Amino acid sequence: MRAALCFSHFQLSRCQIHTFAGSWWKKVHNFSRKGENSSKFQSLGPNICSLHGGHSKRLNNIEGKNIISRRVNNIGQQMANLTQSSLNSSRVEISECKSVHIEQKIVENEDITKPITIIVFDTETSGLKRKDDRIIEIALQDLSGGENSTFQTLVNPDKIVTNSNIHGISEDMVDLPEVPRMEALIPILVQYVKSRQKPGGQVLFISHNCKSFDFPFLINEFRRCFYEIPSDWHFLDAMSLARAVKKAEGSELSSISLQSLREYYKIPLIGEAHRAMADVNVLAQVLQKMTHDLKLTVSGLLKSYAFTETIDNSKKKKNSR
DNA sequence: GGCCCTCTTTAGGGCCTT
Repeated sequence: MRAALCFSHFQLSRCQIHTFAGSWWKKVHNFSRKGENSSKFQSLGPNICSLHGGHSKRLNNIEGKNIISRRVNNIGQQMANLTQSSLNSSRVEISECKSVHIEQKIVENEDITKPITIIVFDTETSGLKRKDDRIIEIALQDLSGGENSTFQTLVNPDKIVTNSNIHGISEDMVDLPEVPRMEALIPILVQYVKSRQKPGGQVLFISHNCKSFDFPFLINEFRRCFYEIPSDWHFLDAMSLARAVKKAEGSELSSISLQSLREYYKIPLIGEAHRAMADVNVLAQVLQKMTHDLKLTVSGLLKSYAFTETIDNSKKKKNSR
């Protein structure tokens, strides 16, 4: 009902917001918390990739607290309070947007005592080339659960979809008036995420192969549409955890693909594979298993699986070889 | 494209994402 109200407000019935019952993050990481609302996060810095300025640097030994997400009971009211002006305010004109180089910056001087909202996400695209291809579907799941904890929508890429055989998303499905284009979707997406954030808090996005795939695609879409990624959005690649699980002694994990992880942990597939929300559901459960196997607290997760350098720097390093 | 591994490091191949 509230979701309907939200979309009525935004005239976006084409997007879907659902309730995700329960929070596995709470259950799995209870051992890292002293109290229901006062999880200790020892370090956020070294492991989180952000987009705001400054050089790539590590932050060490900084303590912070995370208040695990509580159900946002008043989301309907929050969304209803969003005004067009607030939507417009999230739009940042970029006078010079000639470069599409991806610059990942490690969080610097970030106040990590701020509460964190952890969102698993996945994108389906029209192909693998980040410069030429576009996002055609995106799905998000806030691991804190509660009402409106998931968001998913198809996206009209305004270009040919050549890989329908992979995800089953055809041009007929996205080339429809009710399917938003990215430039229309971005402010909605930003506001949805904002509705999941705790006051003054930050957001950690996790996806499989985030660093090399979902993140660059997302950045390119934002830049193409003359938006900036909010400075309090941070990213983490779940594939790093998969490598650690595979490398662990006695592990029988055959590969670090999401499918192998799903089979390894005997997680049933709900929906079609290679559809964004289905993959998000799988990754959310895989994350639970991997962090358990690796005995990772949230702070440990963040400490050990950081982005430590920019993609641009990596490119320079590679080219210099 | 980024990451990891190795038959490596003055490099190259395979995996993963769609």
